[in-house]
Amino acid sequence: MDLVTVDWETYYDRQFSLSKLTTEAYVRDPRFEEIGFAWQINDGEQYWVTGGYDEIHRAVKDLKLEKRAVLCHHTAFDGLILSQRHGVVASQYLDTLSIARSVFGANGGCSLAALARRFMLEDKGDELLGALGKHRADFTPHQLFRYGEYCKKDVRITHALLQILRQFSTPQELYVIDLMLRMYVDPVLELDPAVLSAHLQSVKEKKAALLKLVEETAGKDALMSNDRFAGLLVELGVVPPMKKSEAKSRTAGHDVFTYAFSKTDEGFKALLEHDDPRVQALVSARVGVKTTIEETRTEAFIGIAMRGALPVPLSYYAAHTGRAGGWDKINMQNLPRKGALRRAIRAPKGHKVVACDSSQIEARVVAWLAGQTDLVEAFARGADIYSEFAGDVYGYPVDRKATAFHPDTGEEYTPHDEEGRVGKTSILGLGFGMGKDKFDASLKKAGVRKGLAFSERVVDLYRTKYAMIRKLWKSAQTALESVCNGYVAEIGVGIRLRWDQDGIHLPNGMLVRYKNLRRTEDGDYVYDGRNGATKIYGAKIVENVVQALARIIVFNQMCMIDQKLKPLDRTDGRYKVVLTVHDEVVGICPDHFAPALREMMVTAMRVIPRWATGLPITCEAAGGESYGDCK
DNA sequence: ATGCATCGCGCG
DNA sequence: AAAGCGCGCGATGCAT
Repeated sequence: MDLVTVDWETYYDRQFSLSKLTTEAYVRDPRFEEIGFAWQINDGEQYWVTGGYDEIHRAVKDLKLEKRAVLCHHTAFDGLILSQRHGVVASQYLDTLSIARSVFGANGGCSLAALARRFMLEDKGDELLGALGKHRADFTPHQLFRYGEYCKKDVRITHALLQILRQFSTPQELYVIDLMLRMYVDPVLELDPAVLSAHLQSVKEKKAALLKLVEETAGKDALMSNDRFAGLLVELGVVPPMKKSEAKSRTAGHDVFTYAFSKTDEGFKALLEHDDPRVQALVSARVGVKTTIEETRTEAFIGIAMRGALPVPLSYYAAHTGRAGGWDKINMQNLPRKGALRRAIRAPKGHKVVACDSSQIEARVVAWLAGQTDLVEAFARGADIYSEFAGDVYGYPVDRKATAFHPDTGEEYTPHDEEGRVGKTSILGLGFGMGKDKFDASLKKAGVRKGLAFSERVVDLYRTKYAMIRKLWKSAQTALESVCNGYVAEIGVGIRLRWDQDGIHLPNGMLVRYKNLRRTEDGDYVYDGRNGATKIYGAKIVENVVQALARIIVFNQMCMIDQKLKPLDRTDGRYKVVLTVHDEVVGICPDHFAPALREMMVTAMRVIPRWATGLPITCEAAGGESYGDCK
């Protein structure tokens, strides 16, 4: 297939720019204007096209991208222009930015200029600086020519860069990049403006009601600011609860305390039951009014809903484990499970959304990787692991799903509700070295308060019962020390992964990289992570590797699903993978195909990679009109 | 005004 | 010696 490298130059000014607007809003804005674009086919020469919309559109159409692959640096941008401004969807998308992120890290100097320097390609130059606020008509012919030369150079650099970078990637990963880009540049999910505006109104009303309750004592600003809110508490005779700030203490070199005003702080929550009702009202108002994320998100969604379908922004290899992240001011991976936002994400008319998620994949992978055979077998036979572990904790058989009827009221209830929560929290959390304090906190979050002694006992039990998992942490720690001393090590039982100076070699040919891995004076091991020196140790390495392996499995399955849907797409509607959220794949299809898609996704997501023989995985699927229906 | 660090919180 | 991890966003507080 021919590869067409392209680069667009577009109008921008102080207000209308990619730093002020999301890429989606910028490309769809009425002010959007193309200055021109440059292209080259395969190794051929570069050409620059400038002119009015019709001329540019004709040149775009002539490229026949439907049958060709497109390459850019940050293809999400140029690809969105192609689809939203010219109605062109390419056969395949490649992206040097995406590949670079998997090699150098999400913020490791992945701009075209930085990469050109790193690989000693042409100097990118800075012609663009003179373009601020200039429409195409404002350029002299000579300036437009220079602009074209600059744009052609970018195309040349991008094409050269691909030849270098593709050695660091694999065909399978290029498929993942293509798929993620298509989620953005060929959007099909719709946002329901009615659901969103009703939601926005109800959120605003709830806040107004809370503010009304405290209008005597506090305005909105006083509730938002930590200092002012503390002042309000003091006025009511309450000592503001404090807690140690870990980050600030670290930089200061001594303990630094901050206000414990979050809705999860125990001391703060206690004030909700304070004797003085004014204190209660103040605290509940603060909790309800403080966050605006629901409003701002809803407003952002309404904005998109007005402009068109939802381009799903996923950034490839955002985590050093290979997981995706969000971008374009939207994180589709942390939408609240309940609520209007998911309900507002809808399949187009005549279509259904189907979501399939891999069940407890990380707990399964860690058991398999560690060679914890009893746990692997239990997963394989479909046992209720949460109940089984809870049975060991409590000393009697547990069935967390069993129901009974209350002898007096006749009401149905689950007698082993607490036991079930303890089992679930243990299995999902304790595989990666969690200690008793954090475990106790996560039990509380799950609605179980049994005290620290209980938590300590459960942690100990987990580590004794699943001794091979603990052993894996230990061997990862040993491997870490070896690699730091310049040796090569191996990690894992289910699969043995080589760890050398480049990083941990994953079975798909990619790496978990620990940049500048070193031992500190205090004997800790650190590497240069996204936020500076980051501590690393056995259990954390295991977590990283398990996350990376789970990601490979799910993404491979996602590609398999995509391959099956591709030939069907646009036959009698859209058949498409539209979203992934770590262990979940979401697709859409015409109504009539929904049961078949469900079946097909479930089959695909039970496929075990060749390198993972014996890994017991399974999944669950659900579908409906909206993403919110998929549960 | 703008950038950065920090915290809190949503998801997995 | 002990340590769940991985993201991105919005808001505040502070520095430039």
